[in-house]
Amino acid sequence: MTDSKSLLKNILRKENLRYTSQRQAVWNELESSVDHRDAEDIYLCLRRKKIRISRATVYRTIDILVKNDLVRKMEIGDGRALYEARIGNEHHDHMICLDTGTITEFYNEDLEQLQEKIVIEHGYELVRHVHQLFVRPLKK
Amino acid sequence: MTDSKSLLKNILRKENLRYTSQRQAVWNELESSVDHRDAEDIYLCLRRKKIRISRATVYRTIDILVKNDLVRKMEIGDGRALYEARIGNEHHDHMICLDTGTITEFYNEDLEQLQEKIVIEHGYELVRHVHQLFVRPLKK
DNA sequence: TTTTTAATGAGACTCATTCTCAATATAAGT
DNA sequence: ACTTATATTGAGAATGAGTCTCATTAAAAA
Repeated sequence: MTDSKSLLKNILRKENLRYTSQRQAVWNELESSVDHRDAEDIYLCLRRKKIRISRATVYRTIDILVKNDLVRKMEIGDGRALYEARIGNEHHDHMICLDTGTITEFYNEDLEQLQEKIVIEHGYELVRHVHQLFVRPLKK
Repeated sequence: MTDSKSLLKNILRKENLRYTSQRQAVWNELESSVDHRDAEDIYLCLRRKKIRISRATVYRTIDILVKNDLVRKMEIGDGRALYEARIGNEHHDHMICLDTGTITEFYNEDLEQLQEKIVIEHGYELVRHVHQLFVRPLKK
């Protein structure tokens, strides 16, 4: 059994959920893609590949994947949510170019630590964060 | 003429837009509130005050205010957008308590500078950023 | 196998926001 | 002030992402 299959099976078992071809298909789609994809896009790609699945199932499956840290959800403010697999994919934040729409991932250890420090100073612990930098190319 | 009125009038003039009682009412509502409000809430408050206005105008006016930096828009991921006046209100980011929903504002100069540094290293300039820390109270 | 129960799909529904367009109000010109 | 040109408004229809319902189908336990 491939890693991709057993990973999903283990998670579904842990959650007392059944392993189905639709759930596997959604996970395959996300796992095999480097891009940030939205739910509609995943739905359409699967249908194009002749996989029998509904929008509802795509959304339901993504929820399971997000809750179990296989997938990261990001909202960039245009109404849609984008998703990316977390496999072989360290934590990072996003830089969104306002001119081209290009999404660049970045990670900065100082930044991570600073955030932890700030919340503790306020009497909290950090659960998760949203950090997006909207940018434009530097003019020469 | 009050500051609030002339400030709005100047912005509308600059944008070649007309000064209307509805636009003034939306700005009053946001400007006189310390909270983070959503559009529906602003609409309902104005109607309760017997001000004749529609949802469409509330949304249209907020857009103008946001574009002209009188108001800041934030989306906390539940579908709605929240707004706050920027007047007498330094730049800050938000910490959202997952237990209580409390929104705490914070500002950290190191954080701001670090962001600038990061985008420049990637060949960009920073236009704006979204930074939200989702937290829980520290257990004693 | 049979049985139990979870998962699925089609499409109705929700909810924030945007759009349409006829009626109205602003402000520039007289 | 009065007209005129045109921007703004309101009511409600439209949109679009995401959720829900419920009859049908499919896992997997027995």
